[in-house]
Amino acid sequence: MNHVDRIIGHAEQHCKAHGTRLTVKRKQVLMGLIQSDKALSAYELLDFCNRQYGEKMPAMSVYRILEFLEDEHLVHKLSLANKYVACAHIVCNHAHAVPQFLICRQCSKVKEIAIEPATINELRANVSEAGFKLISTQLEMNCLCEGCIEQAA
Amino acid sequence: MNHVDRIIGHAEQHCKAHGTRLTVKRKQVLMGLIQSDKALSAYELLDFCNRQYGEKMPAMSVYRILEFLEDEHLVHKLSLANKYVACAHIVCNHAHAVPQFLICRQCSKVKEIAIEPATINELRANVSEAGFKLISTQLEMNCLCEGCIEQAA
DNA sequence: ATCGAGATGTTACAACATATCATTTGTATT
DNA sequence: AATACAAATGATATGTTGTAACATCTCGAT
Repeated sequence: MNHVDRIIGHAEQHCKAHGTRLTVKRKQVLMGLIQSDKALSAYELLDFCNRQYGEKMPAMSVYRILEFLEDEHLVHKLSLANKYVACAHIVCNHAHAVPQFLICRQCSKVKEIAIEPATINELRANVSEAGFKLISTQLEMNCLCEGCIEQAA
Repeated sequence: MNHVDRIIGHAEQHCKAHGTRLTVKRKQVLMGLIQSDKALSAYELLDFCNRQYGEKMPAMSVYRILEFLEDEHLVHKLSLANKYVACAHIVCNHAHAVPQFLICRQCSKVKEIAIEPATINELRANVSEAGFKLISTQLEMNCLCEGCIEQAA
């Protein structure tokens, strides 16, 4: 049983536990994201799936399925890049802190990390001083990944 | 001379100093953003300008002009909200640190702040540990503004 | 006055996203 | 197994956001 299958297995369990179903199409879309191992736009993902599985899924379905997967916390939408990425923690069974996303602007690889709570609190304090209130600590940051840093050097 | 006019005056100086021109149309678009006092989508801004100045500017022009204004650092694009906002520092003549943006998800008001350098450095360190490199500390954060916090309470 | 660069207009279209209604599928009940 | 209902998907249309390409206009320098 390979890595992808293990993740899909977990996703299936997760859905079952939530009274939802990871249907064939949903599985295909999620697998597309996992296999790509980077963030994809909805239409990139659509093309990938259609090539990979020899189907002709309509765009509508991909959007619907992405919405479902987001609701199940199996996929994250990255507004900064306008792309979607598989959650990095599907195989973990424990709860995670609110994640932050490092997005490689070169190749769309994404790393999901947990910023130090102390740092988050400093941020929150800075925001608070400005009279605003942070409603999400799910930060997205424009970065370069290891591979693309080397390439640039 | 009112507030808006003062800002526009500064913007004009700024452009002159950079060998560019703040034309009538560009002025209209910038004034639209300043008057709105919040982030607007390109098409919202287009509508605003067309109503305000009785014109029929094509969408293309707004995008072109926004690009120009961004290049001149008179306008910021907020990817998180897919909207544009006037720079808060047009009237200042001194240089500013890379700004961070607090975006009210309720009303699109935006506050441009400077996060503590120490906090930024912690963030950068966190990113670095993950093997990535921050290429912009221009963070965008989903918030509620003062007005909308009260309203919600 | 004329010329050229830069700005704007026009048209077409690509990319991203949602609304709505029809059809199919999967599951629970009989 | 037949039925019937809910959930999922298909199909179509349309709305929103953004760009490409080429034509025209305008301002400023000569």
